[in-house]
Amino acid sequence: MSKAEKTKQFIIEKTAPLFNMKGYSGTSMSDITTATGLTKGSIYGNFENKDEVAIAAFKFNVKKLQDTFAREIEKQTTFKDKLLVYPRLYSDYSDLRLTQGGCPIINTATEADDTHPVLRKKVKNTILAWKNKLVYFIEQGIIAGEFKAKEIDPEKTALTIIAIIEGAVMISKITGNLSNLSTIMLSLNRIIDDLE
Amino acid sequence: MSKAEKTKQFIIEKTAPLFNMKGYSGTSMSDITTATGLTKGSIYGNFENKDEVAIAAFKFNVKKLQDTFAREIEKQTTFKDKLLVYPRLYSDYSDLRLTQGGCPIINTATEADDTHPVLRKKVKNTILAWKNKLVYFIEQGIIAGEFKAKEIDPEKTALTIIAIIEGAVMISKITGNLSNLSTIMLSLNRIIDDLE
DNA sequence: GCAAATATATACCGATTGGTATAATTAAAC
DNA sequence: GTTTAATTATACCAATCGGTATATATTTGC
Repeated sequence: MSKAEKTKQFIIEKTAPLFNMKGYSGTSMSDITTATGLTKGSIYGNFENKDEVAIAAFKFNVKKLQDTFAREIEKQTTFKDKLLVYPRLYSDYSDLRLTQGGCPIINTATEADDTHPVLRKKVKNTILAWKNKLVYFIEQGIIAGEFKAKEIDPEKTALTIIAIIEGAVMISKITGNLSNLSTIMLSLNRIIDDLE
Repeated sequence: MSKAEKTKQFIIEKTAPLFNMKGYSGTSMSDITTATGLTKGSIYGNFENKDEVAIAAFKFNVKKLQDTFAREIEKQTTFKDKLLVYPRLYSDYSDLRLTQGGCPIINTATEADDTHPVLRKKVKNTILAWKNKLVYFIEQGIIAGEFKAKEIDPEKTALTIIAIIEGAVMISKITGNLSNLSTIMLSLNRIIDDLE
């Protein structure tokens, strides 16, 4: 890894929590230089503009989250257990601890939907990929005979799981009450249980 | 209503969609003067600062939403039907049409949680009041004998309803696919049905 | 270890930020 | 209808915004 590559990575790591907390338009170039201890020359030497830093920061935050879940999902042998990883990890508030400022998906989605087409598309694709992954787990679970409930709609179930998680993260973040997250995750558990 | 009161109301109405779309830090004073056609002198003659306009705009957006639901809920005689108003109205995307820019609760929550203590508290209280209302409906539904499922946890159910709604609004907004909202509302319908 | 290439720092740019003092205008009280 | 009070417009403020040109360090390839 060249010096520039290292610096680039360093900038991303330092600004990722910043963008997640203050948002795109709430984070200024001077915020970035302060957080990194670098100067504008260095930032603009490694990134085209603020946009590129924000996009890289968003990707970084999402990857961090995804890796954590992917690692835990890999360990599970049944598709039901793979699905149950979500309520289990979120019950421990791992999401809120992992990426400072809460869930990057919901944060970026609500800010970018009407203002930032590029970020908007990134978030959209992230959510759709997540949904497809869940749909796959549910479909495979049906094929494997784990899920026998009649009239299971994988698409609907996948969307509902994401909605509950994102809504729960938002509620617990704004109320400052982490137990709200665990409470709502009990409902998610129930939804997954009901697939049997 | 004095002239000033009228102007104040006019400013709120014109800027409410603005703040809901672009956010607090994304909306500038010049955005406000452009949207209203007024000058800074007029804005600052009626509001202390940008903060006050933002707070008034948030209140306006929330009230608009609440009034719509309250009016429909009033019409219902059973508590189950009162709860079912939410998935029904949201299935028609009324939320997205009502307040330009999506749900003011989730928008303001995600932006303000780490940056704006005053707005943060307003959103928090809005959500808690909403939750209390739902808890009341569920508890009264149990008393009235409408809800007989064992081990109903009104608090948990109320939080879950809110989480699903907010998550669903976010997903359908960012994917640009309104049918996602209706799809997830089917799950919410099921959750309410299961209380019986 | 030296030269060329790369990366970082400095100093600056015009534009825009939120906000204010004051002047011009308009509404309200009588 | 006149006077007074309230409201809106104008012109300006320092500070900050994102971004750039250029000079200075620092790597990197040889």
